[in-house]
Amino acid sequence: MAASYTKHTTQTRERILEAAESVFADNGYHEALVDEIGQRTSISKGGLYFHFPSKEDLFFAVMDRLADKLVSRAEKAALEAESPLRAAEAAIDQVLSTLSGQKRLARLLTIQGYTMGNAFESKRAEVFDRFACVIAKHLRAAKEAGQIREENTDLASLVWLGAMNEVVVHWLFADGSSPKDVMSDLKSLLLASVRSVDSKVLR
Amino acid sequence: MAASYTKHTTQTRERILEAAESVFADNGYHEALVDEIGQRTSISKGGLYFHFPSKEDLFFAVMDRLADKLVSRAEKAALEAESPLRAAEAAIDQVLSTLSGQKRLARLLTIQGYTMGNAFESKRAEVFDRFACVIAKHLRAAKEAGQIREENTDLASLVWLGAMNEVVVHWLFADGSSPKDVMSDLKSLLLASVRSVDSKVLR
DNA sequence: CTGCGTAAACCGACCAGCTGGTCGGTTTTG
DNA sequence: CAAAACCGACCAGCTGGTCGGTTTACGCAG
Repeated sequence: MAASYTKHTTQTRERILEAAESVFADNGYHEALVDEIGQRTSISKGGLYFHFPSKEDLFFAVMDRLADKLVSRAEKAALEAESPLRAAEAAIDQVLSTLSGQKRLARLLTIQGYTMGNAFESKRAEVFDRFACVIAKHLRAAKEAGQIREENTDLASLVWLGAMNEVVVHWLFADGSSPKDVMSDLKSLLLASVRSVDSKVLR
Repeated sequence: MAASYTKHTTQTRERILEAAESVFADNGYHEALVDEIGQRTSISKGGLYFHFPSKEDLFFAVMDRLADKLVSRAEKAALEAESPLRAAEAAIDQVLSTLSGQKRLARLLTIQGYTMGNAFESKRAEVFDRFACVIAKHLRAAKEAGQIREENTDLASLVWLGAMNEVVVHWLFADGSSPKDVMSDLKSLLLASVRSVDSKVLR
């Protein structure tokens, strides 16, 4: 039947994506070999190219899949929060704690993502924008709910995202404190950046 | 005389660095051709390799030179400020306005810098750390002067840096508002992130 | 000032290794 | 028995880097 057939194909695609993710994460785009993905999958190069038209497309697919996972995690966590501001907080919380448990994944999203040429630029923007939108959405709600002072919620979400990114990158390079360790400090910084001057209204 | 001789060599190096900067900025590391640097310099490949042992070294030299320029600019601006917090503010101000005037340069520092393989990782960390240190230094002073609340000045400097980076990157991709336009909003966000709750003490 | 020798500076054709991608053929699936 | 899925040897283009040779700059002696 068409279903199981399609399913099989999908499974193979998934297997390839999984392997590709780890290879890309380890080596970055350029230094990643298509052959190695083949090895780890036990699928020949020809087979790989049956499922994905090019190395580049494969990479994009990997990034999309990753972004999907993380964004949905973040949004799910946000749903359970009891206030808009808490929701925004929960979202970054979720992302940071996920990343801090998986260095390779973190590497892929922050650093390795860049290691393509100009072709990647728009992709990077796309992925990061998705996160920014999640944050922005909740900040906007928080603003409407009077929880925060900041008017420019788009900018604020960019700031939050950038801050997170930098903390993660720093952790990856100088493997000092994990994002988890600085999480509470980081959150208070970010909250302070937007909260009402009247600190009683906090949260 | 030995001086003019050395000077000549230095000038050539400088010419190469200049051209290399623009080529790298346009294309990123991988897509940049050594031959093109040769073309723009009217120096043959052999000549290039007389001055720099490898493409990678050349790239590093370019980044160092760039970082030197920007950091010294930032520190100079900071010197003229009338308080530690103002100094930190002046530093990021300087960097942002410099970058917003030179897209290619901004590209090189933020995005293209990554486009090497793993080899670049430590370099990226180095360059960004230099900026972080400048900011951290002044924030620390601001803390001691009682201008800010935040204890973790290292983290705060990371946050500031990350925020700046993200704003610049976002501007590069979706060429909407220039960093200059959002500068004042950005600064108020960053200041708010560290300032004393007692807002009277501001600045 | 001139000529000379040395070494730095520069040239550019050539090489070598790598690695996406292809393609004719084979196996598996439904 | 198609058609999808897969195989893997092979190709081709690219591009850092090399190297023997040439030119230029400079110090110095005559």
